[in-house]
Amino acid sequence: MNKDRPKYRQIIEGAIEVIAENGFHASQVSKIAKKANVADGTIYLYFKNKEDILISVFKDKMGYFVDETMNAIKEKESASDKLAMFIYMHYKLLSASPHLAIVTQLELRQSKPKLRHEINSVLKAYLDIIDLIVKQGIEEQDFRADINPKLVRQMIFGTIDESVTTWVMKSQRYSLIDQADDIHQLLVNGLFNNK
Amino acid sequence: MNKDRPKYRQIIEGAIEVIAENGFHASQVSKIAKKANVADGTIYLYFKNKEDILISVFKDKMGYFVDETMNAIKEKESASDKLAMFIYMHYKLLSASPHLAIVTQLELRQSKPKLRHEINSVLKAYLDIIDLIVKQGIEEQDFRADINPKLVRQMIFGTIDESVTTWVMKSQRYSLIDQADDIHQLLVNGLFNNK
Amino acid sequence: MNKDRPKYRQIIEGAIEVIAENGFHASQVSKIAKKANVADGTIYLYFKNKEDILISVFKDKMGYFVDETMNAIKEKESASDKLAMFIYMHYKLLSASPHLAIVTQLELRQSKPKLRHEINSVLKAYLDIIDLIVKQGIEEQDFRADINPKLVRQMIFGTIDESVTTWVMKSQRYSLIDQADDIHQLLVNGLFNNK
Amino acid sequence: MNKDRPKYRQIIEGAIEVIAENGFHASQVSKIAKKANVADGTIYLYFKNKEDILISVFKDKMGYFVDETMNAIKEKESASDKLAMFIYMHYKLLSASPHLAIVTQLELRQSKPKLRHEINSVLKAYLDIIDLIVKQGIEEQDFRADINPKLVRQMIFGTIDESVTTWVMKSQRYSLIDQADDIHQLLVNGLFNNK
DNA sequence: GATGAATGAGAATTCATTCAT
DNA sequence: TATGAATGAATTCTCATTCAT
Repeated sequence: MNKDRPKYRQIIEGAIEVIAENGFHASQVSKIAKKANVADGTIYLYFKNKEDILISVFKDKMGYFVDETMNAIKEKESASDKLAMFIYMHYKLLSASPHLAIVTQLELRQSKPKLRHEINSVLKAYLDIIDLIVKQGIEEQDFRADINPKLVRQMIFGTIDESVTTWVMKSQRYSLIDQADDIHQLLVNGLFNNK
Repeated sequence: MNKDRPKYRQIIEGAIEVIAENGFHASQVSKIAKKANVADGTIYLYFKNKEDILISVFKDKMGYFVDETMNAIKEKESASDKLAMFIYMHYKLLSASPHLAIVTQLELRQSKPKLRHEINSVLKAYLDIIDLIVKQGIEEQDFRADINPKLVRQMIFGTIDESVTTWVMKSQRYSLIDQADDIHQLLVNGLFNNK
Repeated sequence: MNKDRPKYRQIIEGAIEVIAENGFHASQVSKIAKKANVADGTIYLYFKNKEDILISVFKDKMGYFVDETMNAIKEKESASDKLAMFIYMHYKLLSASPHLAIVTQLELRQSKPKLRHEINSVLKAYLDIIDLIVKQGIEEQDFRADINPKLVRQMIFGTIDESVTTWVMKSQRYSLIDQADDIHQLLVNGLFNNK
Repeated sequence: MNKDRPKYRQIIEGAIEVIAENGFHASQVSKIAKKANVADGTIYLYFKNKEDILISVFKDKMGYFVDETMNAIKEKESASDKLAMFIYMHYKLLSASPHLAIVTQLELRQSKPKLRHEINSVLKAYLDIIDLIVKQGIEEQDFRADINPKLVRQMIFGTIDESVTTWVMKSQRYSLIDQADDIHQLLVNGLFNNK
């Protein structure tokens, strides 16, 4: 139960690696236990069941993502600058953990309702950051007010998420961070050519 | 193997319904067979294995999507108008088949590498339409040329896809089609407020 | 489902043997399947779960016991003669199936409430035969009327059952049938010496 | 190992309660430890293993039963009176401990050979009391001599045991002690009506 | 082509027991 | 003595797939 116990962290990190390499369904609990250097049964002292491992991995990392991102955008003034930083941080954090990127872009897309529901509620805090940025942009009249902010959020997250998925599917063979500026440009200025 | 045989269609349509209702993993072959009014073994006269059913559903429907969409945008002149039509058709076709929408947005997000690969190659023809529109837009200098067209494609598809997923997750309780214009607006003009 | 299918009988008879030899808890389903010459999964086409095998064995054999016993006592006139025949048949039927005797005297004494409840309801039909005999005895004034017939039934069944258990625990090394007369004598005349 | 230590008694009494409520198989060692207010590991300072707890409970209580019963029948002269007292004591002692009754009638009917063997050897001392009474009865020519005393013992114990089991299965909803006289009557005089 | 009874591989989870503190 | 965190062995059942009819 105590999340600071070393075994808890061993299991979380072991699980990320094993799941990234094998996929969630092919990641037997015994395989995760072995990678984490604990006994199979020990897993169940810290996690309710196998799905709970996946969700806990996501919660754990998402908490870190939210903290890091909030810190980073705090130093930016305008909504546009904050959005640029948000994109940069998202790419940076996932680039730093190739295994984790695989887990978030592929393994977490579970279709099991209960699981999906829990994943979404963890994701909520992260999406809230986008909402915050959009809200500021509209209030300061930098961003357009004539469109439902939820749709704006969907465009921002959908775009970033799709770009990361593409990168993972292409075996992370190019730099994601290098795309940050272009993606930001596209989002704020749109497709149209304004010579 | 003849795909026009009635049993082939029975199985495809039965599978969409069963998978949408139960999820792919909980959709036993026997359940699909029962819904399709065929014997379990008959499934294997038309499909290689269970995954092949899922892929065949997607291929079947994607072929229809590509045809319908190509037809629809053919009548539009400019890239922007074609994009608007593309978004409209995407929303329209998925709105018309709630079960299919569940399958494409949730069940097809399978993490099994082989399956994912096949799904992507089916999706390719559909993404090619976006690429075509983007290419035309750039050539006619309507769309900006300073950004990698692949990133533009990712923004367009990522945005549309995320908006459909949100709609499915919200139990399809609002009109997707009504959002088409705003999404198009956002994509071509961006977030910035151009008073 | 069809109880006349040969595989159903193979499993029932295989189960009796395996359970008698190993005890119910040590009788893995795979062991039963092997003895019955069917695949593990086939068991589950005929039985809900492992416990259902045990109950089905008992139901199957009890049905046979009830039929045989009813037939046998039908030919006797008096309650006392019927009781003598009941005891004789009980001993005879169990003597004929040493494995089954082990199962009924030891393995069926399960403490799991749901299981015990089902076992009791199967036993009911058999105990009803005793009740019938007692009722006739009292009506014809052969048996005493001053004592609750339920207690009489408990004495009769308790005595027979204990004698069979003792015989099983002594590895069935002596003849149970040879005791039938003495047990009958004891039950009808009691302990007291009537010189 | 000192059996008078408070923790030993805490565990024995805790075990009776937990086993009666959950059944032996569903009575995890940790559950017994918690009820007894000791640590899981402490159990193993007093008992060899989980089965040893069950046997120790039975030994502990059986010793008490034997002592109490021997004391009680000592004051009776005739074998018949002693038998009546034996029955009365058996019912009285079990009526006083509903939890214990559940354990003796249901949970101790374990089919595991080693366990069953140990349980029987503990029961031996108690059955010896019946043998003693029967022997006296025969010697004093109160009881019939024409029947194997072992069968007599089986009738007596089988009858009493079955009556207690019935009572436990009926959730102990009626008075067992009230049946003592009738059961004694039945055993000594038999079923036959002697007007 | 069509059937559906039979197959058998595969994995999460529990819990009695140990042992370092 | 007493603790309780850690261990790891052990087994039912599901369900995709086959193949004799």
